[in-house]
Amino acid sequence: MSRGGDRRPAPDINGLTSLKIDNLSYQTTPNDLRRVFDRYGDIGDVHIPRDKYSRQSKGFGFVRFYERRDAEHALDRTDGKLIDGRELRVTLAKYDRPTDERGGRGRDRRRSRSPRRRSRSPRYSRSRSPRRSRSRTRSPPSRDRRESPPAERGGGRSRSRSPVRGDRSASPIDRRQSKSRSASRSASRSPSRSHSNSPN
DNA sequence: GTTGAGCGTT
Repeated sequence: MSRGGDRRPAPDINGLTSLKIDNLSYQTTPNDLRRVFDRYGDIGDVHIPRDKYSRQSKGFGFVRFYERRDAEHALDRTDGKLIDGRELRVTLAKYDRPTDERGGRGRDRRRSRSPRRRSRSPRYSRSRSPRRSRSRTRSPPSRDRRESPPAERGGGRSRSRSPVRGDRSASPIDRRQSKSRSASRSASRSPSRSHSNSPN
């Protein structure tokens, strides 16, 4: 068993298997992932994209395995692992790194994926015909709204709305104070505010 | 202080 050739052949990116780890906690670090994935096989590199300004993890990472069989094994083994209270979602990476890899023969980028077949898109379209081409005969959005009477509670059900008489005692006072305050304020507050109340 | 479907840098 000569193990002399343990020197792995250059990390063939084409041969490496990229696993996408989703459902990661914002506090999880690539180190943790590597630790968990390292026991299933040899990991080429672990990377977790995060904001350049906020430095906040996006919640998903990428783990590259040297062998696909290991990756699958890890995928099946790590998929569903509870970490940090979150279930890890391991899946095969679909695309490779956007940059790097000038090797032409890496992956058919021409048909990377079928734009038509998008099972990732939710069944419900975010925008469903904003225009309501249904009730065309009737479209009273806000017409004849000279005086929208939203506050018509007095003449609805309880017509006899007699307020307490004793409460009226504070009426005159309040009114007076209001006036006094108004005048005082008007003079010392904002002189420019000549917006007197408009008589009904 | 922190959302939760998803595809990424040296």
